[in-house]
Amino acid sequence: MTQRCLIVVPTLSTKQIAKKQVDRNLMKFEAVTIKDIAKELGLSTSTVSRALRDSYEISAETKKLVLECAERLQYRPNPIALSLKEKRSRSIGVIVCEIANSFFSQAINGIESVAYTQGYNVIITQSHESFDREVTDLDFLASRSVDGLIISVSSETQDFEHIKKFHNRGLPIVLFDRINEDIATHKVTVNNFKAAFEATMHLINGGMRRIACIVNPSHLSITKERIAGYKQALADSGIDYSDSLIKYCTKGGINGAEVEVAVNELLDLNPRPEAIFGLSDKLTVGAFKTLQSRKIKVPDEIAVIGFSNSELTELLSPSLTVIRQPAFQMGEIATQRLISLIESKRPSHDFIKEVLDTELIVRQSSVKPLGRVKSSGV
Amino acid sequence: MTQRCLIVVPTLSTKQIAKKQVDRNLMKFEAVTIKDIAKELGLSTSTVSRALRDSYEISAETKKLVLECAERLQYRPNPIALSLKEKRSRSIGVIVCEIANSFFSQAINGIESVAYTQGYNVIITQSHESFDREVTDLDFLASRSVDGLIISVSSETQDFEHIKKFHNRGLPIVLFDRINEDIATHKVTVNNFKAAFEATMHLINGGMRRIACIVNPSHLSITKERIAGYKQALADSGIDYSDSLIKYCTKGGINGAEVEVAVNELLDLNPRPEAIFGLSDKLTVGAFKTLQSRKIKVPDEIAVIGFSNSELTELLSPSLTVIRQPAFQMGEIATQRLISLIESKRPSHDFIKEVLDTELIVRQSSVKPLGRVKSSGV
DNA sequence: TTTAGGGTCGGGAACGATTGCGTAAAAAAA
DNA sequence: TTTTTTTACGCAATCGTTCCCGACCCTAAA
Repeated sequence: MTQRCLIVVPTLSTKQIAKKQVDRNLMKFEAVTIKDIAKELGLSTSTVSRALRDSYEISAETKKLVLECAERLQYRPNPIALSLKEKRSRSIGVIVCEIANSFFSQAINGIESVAYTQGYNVIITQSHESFDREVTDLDFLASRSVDGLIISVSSETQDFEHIKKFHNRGLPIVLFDRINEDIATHKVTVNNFKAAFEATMHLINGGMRRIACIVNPSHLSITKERIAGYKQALADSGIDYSDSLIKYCTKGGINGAEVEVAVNELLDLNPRPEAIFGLSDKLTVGAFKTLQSRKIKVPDEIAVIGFSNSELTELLSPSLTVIRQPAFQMGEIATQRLISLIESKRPSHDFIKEVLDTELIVRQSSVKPLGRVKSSGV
Repeated sequence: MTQRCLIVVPTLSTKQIAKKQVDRNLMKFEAVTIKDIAKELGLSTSTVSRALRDSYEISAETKKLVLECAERLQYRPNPIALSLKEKRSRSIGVIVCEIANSFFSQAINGIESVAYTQGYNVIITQSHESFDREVTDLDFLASRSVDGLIISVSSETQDFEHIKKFHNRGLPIVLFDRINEDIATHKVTVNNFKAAFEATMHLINGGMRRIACIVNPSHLSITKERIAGYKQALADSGIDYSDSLIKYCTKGGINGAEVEVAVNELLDLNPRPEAIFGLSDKLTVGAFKTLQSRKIKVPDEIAVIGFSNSELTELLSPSLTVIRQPAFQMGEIATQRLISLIESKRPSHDFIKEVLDTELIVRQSSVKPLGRVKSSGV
């Protein structure tokens, strides 16, 4: 339809027409360029370009002509040519461990919403909790010339050199959730210490003392902070800490088997723990699932509490007490920071570490029927 | 580190050095180009390019030299320049209504896994069940010159002209889940008729006759097919169909309020329906949630069954009987088809509509404790 | 009448990579 | 030794767009 206009234009040589025709037959998506407008109107590409950008050196009539023609031909500027010229792609890369995880899908929602309004593409990759895959993803995204990166590292990631490498080269990067203090850039996280502290206190106030944790690898920032909050709550309540109550899942519970093993080990303990605290979404749900399949009564035999952003936790039986993170908001903030980093003329040196508050939602799974409930949580 | 090599090269003019220096200070990510290698080695860019592509017209020594230099300078080809030249971006766009929906996040997982291995980027956008947003997304993606598109339309989409427009222009498109028969291209879907038929039969076999449905807008392909399956099951069982038992949710249950209203209307019916059939993920979960909050006993007072890909449905109380779609596989197939479309030399005219089977997972919510259970489902 | 200057526009280089074509030097054949 | 062939490389155009640098015409001041 729009292309047909081009064919009737006398200034198009037969050769050119033939070329467009062939492309048409091959059904390849051939976009209208600034050249087509120029030929249609007998102008130069520079004039057309300037007219479209509303430059002062183009007369009003010419502008009108060009604009009208662009509209008629359905001209769309080619972002790839722009990218090549401006050395930016207006796209940002995201690396998370998994999309099919409520926390991350909500965070991505936040990322996407901000990126969209600012005219940026979002390219999402998943590390699947694998360090190697994370490195590959990073190379991939950097080589696809994204303008910046939002990263939550995999559970296997101990070494951050692969990220530092690009960061040192000047690629804007924002870290969220699982962060690293050594990299000087914006970070977005929650108050993991406080969240874990409050959750643990909630259990302790409910009369429990043997509180087990199922956690991600110890080298992750979130693990350290959450464990610290847990320990602080124990210490404040005069409860001894025991290593035997902490079970690590190296793959972050991405496969259920790992969590199952951890839960079973905890159940074999003598005396059994009175509660299980899941230190991340997958771990909480995984632990709950294992307890259900083993017909362990929650919270009677063992209470459950944990981090989770799934919307279904309140419908579980018993309904699950969770720590909910402002995932969407985290994604929004991370993206705003990243874009400001990308668009700033000169490198900034004061970086913000945004620490958001979590929400403890107390439901059935953490309240023993006979327990003395002194507090309802927050 | 790598850039420093450039500075010591004598063939670089002072002006060029100054330029790189400034960029360095501005901390802008300046990539190594083929030119840098050429200057470093005193070769032409064409020779370097050919050496890197292992052309036969380049001597073995030169190749070795270039390869070594490229490695040392950490040269990465600029995909944007490639895209401009080859008129392809090696990226595919995805439009779904929502990422934070198990079905779609799993489908995206499938899409991403195939795209990744084939060297394609995935750019994800969400329509949030809005037709306008879908049109905007489409324009956005097309203007970002994606090589192809994978689309599941929004619940508001009745008119497919916006998609046809790009399809007719030759942009490869694959439809999945919510499809349209008028567009001649590959499609990936499930046997919705059979899925709904089986689910309905399962309820009927359990002794229920007044089976209500909560559904997406009637113009969607999946709605039509599922309703047809439902009606067929009723007809085969000699049960009269009643319009009053079908409740439409125009926004596909993206906000819970809509579903709540629908469920409440069903509960006000006299006599009350014996079962509620949720015809999509959000609707099933939303209906269940509403029933829970209203303290309606499931399945005793009312049974629940529905489409859902959430992994938590088995942990609900009662555990939820669901129809599970092979979402990951659907994403994989759609992407394979799309890439073959993109990479085919000439336009194909025989398109495949892939229809996959669903899985009915019978659990507690659909089985009345006193009902005569004749069949366990499939 | 000449010239300075503003208003409009075109030419051409650039962004990074590929590629057809031309060509020097080296090797092979005469 | 001369001619032909092969080897190995450079030049320049190309993709779509922007932008610097002229260049033209017309008007107004000198």
